[in-house]
Amino acid sequence: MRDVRVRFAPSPTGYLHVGGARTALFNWLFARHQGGKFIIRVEDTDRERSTGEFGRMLLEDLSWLGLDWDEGPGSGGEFGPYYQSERIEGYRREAQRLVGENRAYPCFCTDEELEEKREEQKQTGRPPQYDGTCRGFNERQREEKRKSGLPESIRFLVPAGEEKRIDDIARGEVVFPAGMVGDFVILRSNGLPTYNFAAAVDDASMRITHVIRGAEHLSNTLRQVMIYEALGTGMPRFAHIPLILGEDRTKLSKRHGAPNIRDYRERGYPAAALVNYLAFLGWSSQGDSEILTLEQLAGEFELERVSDSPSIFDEAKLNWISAQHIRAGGAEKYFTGAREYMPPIFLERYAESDLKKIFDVVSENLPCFSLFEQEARSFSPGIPRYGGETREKLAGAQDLLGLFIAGFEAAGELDQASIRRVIKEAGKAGGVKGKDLFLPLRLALTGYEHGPDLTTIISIRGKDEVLASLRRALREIQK
RNA sequence: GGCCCCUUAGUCUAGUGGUCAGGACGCAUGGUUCUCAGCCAUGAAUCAGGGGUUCGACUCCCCUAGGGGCUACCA
Repeated sequence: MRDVRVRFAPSPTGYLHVGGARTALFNWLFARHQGGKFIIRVEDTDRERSTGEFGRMLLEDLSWLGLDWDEGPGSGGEFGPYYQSERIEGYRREAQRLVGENRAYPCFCTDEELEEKREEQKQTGRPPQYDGTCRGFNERQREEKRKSGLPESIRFLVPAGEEKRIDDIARGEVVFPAGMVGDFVILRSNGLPTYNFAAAVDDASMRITHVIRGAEHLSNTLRQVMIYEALGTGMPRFAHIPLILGEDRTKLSKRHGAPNIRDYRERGYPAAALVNYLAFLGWSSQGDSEILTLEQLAGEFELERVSDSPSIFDEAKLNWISAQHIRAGGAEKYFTGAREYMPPIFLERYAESDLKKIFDVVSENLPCFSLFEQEARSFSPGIPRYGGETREKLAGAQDLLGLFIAGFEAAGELDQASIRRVIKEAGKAGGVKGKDLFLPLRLALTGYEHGPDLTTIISIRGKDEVLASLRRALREIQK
């Protein structure tokens, strides 16, 4: 069997979208699983919308996700260049070759004429297809048209009466009946190729063996198959993967929150988590774990297990997967990443070892690093400030607070054991236990009713701050 | 309008003629002698509808409905 070569072919018209990222991921996983090559080709023939800046961002996001490419921008390769804008001559040459072989022909119809014909066809209930006006022109007629300065594009001559079928790896056999499309443009009048043509020419010349792409391209496959046949090169196999939809079941877009990889990256989701979640959108593992690394995913990825129906992007599930990764990786793997999201005051006041302890506690359930501040608020250095509501809840706990103060003052070094002892003895002396014992202490120290284990909070906050907070709380309720 | 594709709980999915239709997220309840979280346990919830084929359909075929895509000198 030929060595597997797959490609991801983004157009640099925006940030890397989760849909595109998943397509790239499936390609990458397939290549790695098969021991083949993963290639990046930038499809920047739409001059209106493509920018170099987006191109750079796209590649950066891909790298961040861990999807390294064997050939493409920055990696070289023997089938370059890997930007379509640098391959224009090739498309023109191929297009001319097809004209010479009578498989394509120059077309001089103007936009206005085309638009008019389409409207007319629609009105009369006919499928809007190119009517073949320029198809039969001989060389003299063509020259005449050229002389009159009409725009000249090149159309593919669609062979009549041929049904086409492809054996899609992900969805099985797909049949395209004859007459589905009319002669379509392969080279625009501005000299640039259209998507279908450029993609087919490049896939052929880059020796792509498997085209794995979004299901929105399924219908395009018919045109590309015809181009391949005309080109006389081998045909790749196709695998169309289902689309990713938003909650409202329409194609994922800006309206659905943060559909860009960059957004999730900025919110502090680990790349491994994103990639893990994306892999399970439209694909399923045979194992029973849903928490897998890129390497593990590559180990068992198979296109045959890609589902047929579109899936909805579910941030709740992403959050769960991400929290699992962060917890499993712990401080060893994720502390550095999380550190960037820690409030400055934490960084100023706590030693690295304490920051790590806080991270350990908080990462029991942390979907992304930007949530750290919120989740770690019980550890905020300094004396908590709270309002009347908290003061009310604290009312009646003066004696208890006094006992805590006395106990912590008397205690030596505050470690887990001594902290527990102080709390226990204060409870005994005050005649309270359980919630009545812990809640006042928690409120006085943090200002919040909920939070991590109190002994951990106390040991990290330190004796001075604990005492200062307790005294402050006592003063507050004595006012 | 034409053509192509899709349809299992709220969500991601397993399933390829005979299963109590399995798992995960989320949700609910209980436990874990401070809370939240975590963890453990339990629970509610699904084959879009209708026809066939068959001894037997979630599984095969047809129709309907819904969704998506293509129908461009966008990709």
